Parts: sequence; C-alpha cells; structure tokens
Amino acid sequence: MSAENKDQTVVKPFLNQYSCPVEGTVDVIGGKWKSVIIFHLLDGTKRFNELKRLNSGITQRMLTLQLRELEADGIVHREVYPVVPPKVEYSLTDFGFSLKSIVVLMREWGTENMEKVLSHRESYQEMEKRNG
Amino acid sequence: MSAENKDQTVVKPFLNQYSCPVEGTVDVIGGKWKSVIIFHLLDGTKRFNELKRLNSGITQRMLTLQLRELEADGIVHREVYPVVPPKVEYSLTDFGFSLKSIVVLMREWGTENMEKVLSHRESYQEMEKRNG
DNA sequence: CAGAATCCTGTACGATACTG
DNA sequence: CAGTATCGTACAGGATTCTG
Repeated sequence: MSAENKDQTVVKPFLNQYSCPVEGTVDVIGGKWKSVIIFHLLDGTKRFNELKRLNSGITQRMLTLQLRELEADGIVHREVYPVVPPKVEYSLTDFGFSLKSIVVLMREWGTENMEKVLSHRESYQEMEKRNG
Repeated sequence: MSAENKDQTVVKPFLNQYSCPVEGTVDVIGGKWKSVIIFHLLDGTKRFNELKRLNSGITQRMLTLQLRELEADGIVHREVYPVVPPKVEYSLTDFGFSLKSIVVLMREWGTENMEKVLSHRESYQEMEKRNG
C-alpha cells in the first residue's frame, strides 16, 4: 500500500471489492468490446466468426478472451458441437439478457449524441492548441 | 494496416470512426472511472477532492485526466474560482445529464446482480483449475 | 486545494503463425 | 472453423514529488 493510502484508507464497501455498484457493472461490461458483443448477441445466437465479422476490427485472440470472461460471469453461454469442421455457438444466458436495457440505451445514446461528442472534442482540442 | 486486414477491410460505418453506436458510447463513458464519476456528479456539483474521496482509490492524476476527457466531450463543466486556496467545481452539463438513465441503470444492475456475477466467476475459475 | 511534472509498471490489446 | 501459442507495444493507470 502506498504512503498516500496509509492514512487515507481505500474503502471497498460494495461486496468487499468495489467502491460502488457502478464500478461492479463496469467490471462486467467494461472494456473495448464486451458491450458491443452483448449487443450483437441480443438478436440471437451467433457463431464465432459471425461475431468476429460483426465486431469489425476485433482480433481472434481478443474475441476469444472477451467471450471467455463473459462466459465466466454467466452472461454468455458457449455451445460446442463436436463436428468437423468445428462449430461453436454463442448466446446470451437469461442472466445476460438482464443487461439488455443498458446496452440498448447505450446504442440509442450513441446514435443520437456521438456527432455532438465528436464536434465538442474537436473544438476542445483546437482550444488546447491555441492556449498550450 | 495489418496483413489480416488487407483483404478483409475493417469497416467503421458509424461516423467513420466506430463499427457501431455502442462502441461510440463506450468511448465516452468507458474506462475504469468515467461512469462512476458521472454517477457521483448526478446529485450535484462537486469539488476536486470531494470527487477524489467518492471515487475511493483513484489517484489525483487519473481523476484529472478523466475529468479533462469528460470536459472535452461536453459531458462535464469545469468552473474555476480565482481564489486562494484554489477552488474548482465540477458539474454535469445538460448534455452530460442525458447519460443519467444509463448510469442509473448500471448502478441498479450492479446492486442487484454483482453477487451472482462473483459467484459465477468463482465457480468458473475452480472448474478451470480442475480441467487445466 | 487542485493540480502539474516525472517516472514507472502492468496489462489491455494487437499482429502473426500454427492446429485439431 | 474456431480456436491456441507467441511475441510485441502502447497506453491505461499508478506512486511520488513539487507548486501557484
């Protein structure tokens, strides 16, 4: 523990692990890809490469890692069919579907507001440049 | 651009920057701290050290960086009072308040479901240990 | 009080190659 | 097809010190 925190103890009151329930949810759907993956699984079962195509830009490695974490948290179900060539299907569990309202809201917010965000961001950066 | 992406072009149809609006929203409220900061600003203006205390565990540096990004995106307003000692107040802009429903849902979801997540996670890891 | 300036570390994330 | 297995890097995030 750091010197700074020796006198001002860090408190994690929520399940002895988070400082706040919001932080917990971030732990589940945070990161660059998870919420997007969940969003695409909302409209049904998808195969691995299907998800890879939908999450344009993700690498196989990252997709695998994120799916495994979502599986570990009980959000995603992984169904392996013992066939050649391999076939693996991913779907949301009932528990995973409880995140639907959040992810849907995130999509709506993004659709309606990202243009504004990007223009804000641009003028802020120009302002920084002028001032230093 | 990678070899893998030379033939299978990465498409960013949403504002030429994201593959999907959800990805955009993640860009705004993603990361370890932003959504928690926004949540705490929902119930009113806060000073810097107040936010630091509420976000138990965050360092000054990280808090500054995250607040600056939120300010750049038009989510947070920063009001500097020219007094000694310094006084700086942070508040949500009207635009920032449009994120309220998302963050509130995140808190509710965390409150109701994180216990289940953690137990899922635990048994998954034990399962991994047994199988290798 | 609210930060800026430094320096540092871990890990999230990526590129690439290989395989049952 | 759906992955592992390596290797590599950038940046998120942190510890510490200094200051108007």
